Amino acid sequence: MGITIKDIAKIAGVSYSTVSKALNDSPLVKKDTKKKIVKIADELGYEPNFAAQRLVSKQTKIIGLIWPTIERVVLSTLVTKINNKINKTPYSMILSVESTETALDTFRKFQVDGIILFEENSKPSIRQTTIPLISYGVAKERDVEYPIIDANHEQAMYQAVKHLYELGHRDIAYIGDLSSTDPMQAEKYNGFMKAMEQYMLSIEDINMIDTGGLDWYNGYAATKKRFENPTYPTAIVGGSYDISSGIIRGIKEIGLDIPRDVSIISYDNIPQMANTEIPLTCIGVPVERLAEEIVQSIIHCIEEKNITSNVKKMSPILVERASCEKRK
Amino acid sequence: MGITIKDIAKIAGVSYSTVSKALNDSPLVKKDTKKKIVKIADELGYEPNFAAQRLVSKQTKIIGLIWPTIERVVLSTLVTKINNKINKTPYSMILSVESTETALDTFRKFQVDGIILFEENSKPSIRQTTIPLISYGVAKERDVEYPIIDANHEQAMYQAVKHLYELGHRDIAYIGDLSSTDPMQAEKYNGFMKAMEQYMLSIEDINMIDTGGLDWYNGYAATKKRFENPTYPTAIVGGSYDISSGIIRGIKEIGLDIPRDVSIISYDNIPQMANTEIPLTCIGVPVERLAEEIVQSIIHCIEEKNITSNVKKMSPILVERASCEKRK
DNA sequence: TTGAAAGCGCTACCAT
DNA sequence: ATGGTAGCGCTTTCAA
Repeated sequence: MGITIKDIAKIAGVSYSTVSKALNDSPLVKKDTKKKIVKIADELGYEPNFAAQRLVSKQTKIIGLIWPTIERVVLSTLVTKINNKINKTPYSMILSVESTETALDTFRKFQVDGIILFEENSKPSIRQTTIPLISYGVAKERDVEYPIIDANHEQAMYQAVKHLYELGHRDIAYIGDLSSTDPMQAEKYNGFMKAMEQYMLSIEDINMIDTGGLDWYNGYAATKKRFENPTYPTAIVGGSYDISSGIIRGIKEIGLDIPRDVSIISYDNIPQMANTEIPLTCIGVPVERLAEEIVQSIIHCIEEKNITSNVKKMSPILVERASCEKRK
Repeated sequence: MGITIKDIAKIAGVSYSTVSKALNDSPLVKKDTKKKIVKIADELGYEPNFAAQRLVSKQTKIIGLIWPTIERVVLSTLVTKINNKINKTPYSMILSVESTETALDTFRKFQVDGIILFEENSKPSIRQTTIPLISYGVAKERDVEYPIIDANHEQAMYQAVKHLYELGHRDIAYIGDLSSTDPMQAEKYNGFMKAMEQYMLSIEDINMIDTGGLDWYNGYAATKKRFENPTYPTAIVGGSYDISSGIIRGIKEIGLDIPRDVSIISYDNIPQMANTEIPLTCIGVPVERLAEEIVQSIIHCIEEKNITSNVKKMSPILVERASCEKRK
């Protein structure tokens, strides 16, 4: 094992409790003593024993993030941002890519101070955990066990349709994943439908396009197929970043111009949206904001022990780029 | 805090050291006593205090994986496989997506028993860590600090070229990322060049195609550009899974048939290769094997304290699928 | 301002 | 086969 406070105490000629205080910057230690002790600790390359610290303090200052599947760009970006935010606090983050149940076990063992859960598909029954937990996922009525951070998909779709409507578009299609059991996807197209109704725009089945998946290629293939029919919409709402990048590909290959022939607005709001072939106009909660909210929220839960189960619907923001324009 | 062994001891009417032994399945405890104690522990929902355990045992049974960038499919797959393998041992895995330096600090703090490092770009100077560490990356001569698991890229490229040669192909192009500072990419095209020489195939600049990146789209764009020139190669070696899926896309859109007009063999060897538009013939170390080797290797380092710095070059395997055929 | 000592929950050794 | 007990390295009273 390495250096302990006792080693330092011996060298400094003080008691080890004084060393402990000094190293924790306690005001109970004289400046000079403190300085001397810190210097010695540095020289010796002292590293506090984490296990010992937490054994007595009951705190790990660690937040666990459960991410059952490593996949979409949007989520990778979110993980990275969350990590960055956490590093600006006294906490650190660790990640588990295991199934929710297994990950919860691991984190319980670690005694992390708090858990962030990315929900995919199913809503796991959280066995009574004393560990504060918040979830990034879709809020359903029955959710009362823990706080949920959700994006306001309905509002997002309303704004998307509104934007297109105001640009003069009337034939609007939705291309997204309607197949999955992921409730987030369902929320999006429900929101889209509702918005279309509000604007009295009728929607034909042929313009409700199911990609059957969330990869760029799904969006690409669905688009090509749709545009085999020469009567095409003047605007498209894409269900996600990946899907929309496939849509762009598809439309360009058909020989149509974006945005002259077809306008596209995509769900999701990440910086990468600016780097697609045609910079994408998009609607969604900025990842930056999402990360901010998630981190603040979990730390609040940890520190206030205030595990009120509530739902926070985050407001989307529209970012205009090159993929949308007035209908000609 | 929760239940401790002392609580259990009180209820069971034994000393807490007996409880400790019983819970650790020591042969020094009578069967009946053991059974009784375990039962009580279960009923109480006892969970051992990890911090206390490691404080005394000096072991965490945790392996940390450092993965500075979340990106390519191949790596996601590898992480998942490694995680699965580790879960079959007494160890668990945690992941850090921070920079190597920061991640090392975190893991030091956690006192993980071992570290797996995915190297990207630079080779960080590992400040003297007493923690066993192995790396998945490219072996260079000067590497002597820690064991490295590497794929034998040269051999892979040799086999790829050989396979194509034997199918009658003479005009072979390489499409891969030649731009990055990632030494793994460099190894691949060097290997390709060398193999071409050995088969006395001359390679023209126009057939050494730089995608300028590792995304599918880079492969796609590079392919389209190359095939603007009607004199095209009869076979292509793709530099990675993602790139090759882009190549397929590109070629199909030009209206050529795979493998009738152009054969493709891709680097990397993951199950997803079977699911591309045209199932890809590929060459590479199977992820499964890679994961196996990495996990075995780190556990060996941990348990034998045998931190000999060596390099293991893993042998690639060729898997034939639909994307390659005899030159017509 | 400093030191002594209790104790966090557990393992492992020695004694019984 | 079981119990007693010394620590692991640290924080945190309480006393000096």
